Amino acid sequence: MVIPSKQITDAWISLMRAQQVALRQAERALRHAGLPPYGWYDALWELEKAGEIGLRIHQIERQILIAQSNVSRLIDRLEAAGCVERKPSPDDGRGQVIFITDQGRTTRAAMWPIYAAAIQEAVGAHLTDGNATILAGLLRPIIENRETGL
Amino acid sequence: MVIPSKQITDAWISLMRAQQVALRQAERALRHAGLPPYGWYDALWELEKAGEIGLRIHQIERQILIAQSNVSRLIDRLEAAGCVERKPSPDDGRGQVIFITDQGRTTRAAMWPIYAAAIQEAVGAHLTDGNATILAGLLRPIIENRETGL
DNA sequence: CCAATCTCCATGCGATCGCATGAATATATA
DNA sequence: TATATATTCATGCGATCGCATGGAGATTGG
Repeated sequence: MVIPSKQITDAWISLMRAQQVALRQAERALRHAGLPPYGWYDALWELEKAGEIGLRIHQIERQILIAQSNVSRLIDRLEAAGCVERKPSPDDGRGQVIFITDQGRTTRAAMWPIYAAAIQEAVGAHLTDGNATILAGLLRPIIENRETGL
Repeated sequence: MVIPSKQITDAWISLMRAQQVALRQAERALRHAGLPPYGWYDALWELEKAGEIGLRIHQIERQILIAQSNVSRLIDRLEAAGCVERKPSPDDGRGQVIFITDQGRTTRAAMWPIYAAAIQEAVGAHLTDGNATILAGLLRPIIENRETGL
């Protein structure tokens, strides 16, 4: 059995803690501004980038890396708020395509200043751009492990 | 208003994604082995390090960085499982001191092999020890921001 | 010593999570 | 073609989360 080194264990703990601290700061900032949570931004941004092509549920799942059932319900909430539209997929009778609406674009745009400030405060204030690039580079293989992992 | 640079935003996203991917892998491994979740390990380990001195609820909160109400309920669960004991604090009538029990030590020890393997697979497999140290170093100020933050 | 304030902790509440499952359609295989 | 398998997505369920609140004991300042 392979035991992780002290360095790896420290990195693990740092990763767990840092994300929680940073995410909570951002969620709190959004909430205090009367805006929807982080997850909405994440999904809306992917949908906005996808444009008129839209995205399938499972594509969103792979993009933002949350469980399928949670994508389904996140889209429920976004739809109820008028931020997205579900349309049946022309190619696949099981599926559907999700499109962002004007309301969705407006909501995302309204979130951005608060969200951006929170990112800056939680992460940006502590990293040079160079170090941010290094950090992202070190984390990339951990993220991509999902593909191969299971 | 300060807008985060592209590099900072990328680092933010990487941090969010990497932690989620890694944590979910670990949670899944523990669950599949019929073991308690990550949070239990975290708390039990702090309590084991604290030894016979025990820890106050708010100390646990600061160590493992979860909200106070969640510490309270985590301790409820650990107590129900016989893993910890609550004793009234001799110094502070409001408070209590939490101690790990033999059962708690046994549980933590049973979790470690699975947890360790998950850390190794999720993080260790992708980082040299040197890079792990760099990663932890880059994340540290983000974690410590909690203190000063709010 | 009393009142105002603060700290410590538990709990109600609504929201979200992951898992397991199931229904419907698509795809592969015999 | 007929059947087995796989994919797509929604939903029930129990567990956990963050927030807001409140009670009880400490602490501080007059």
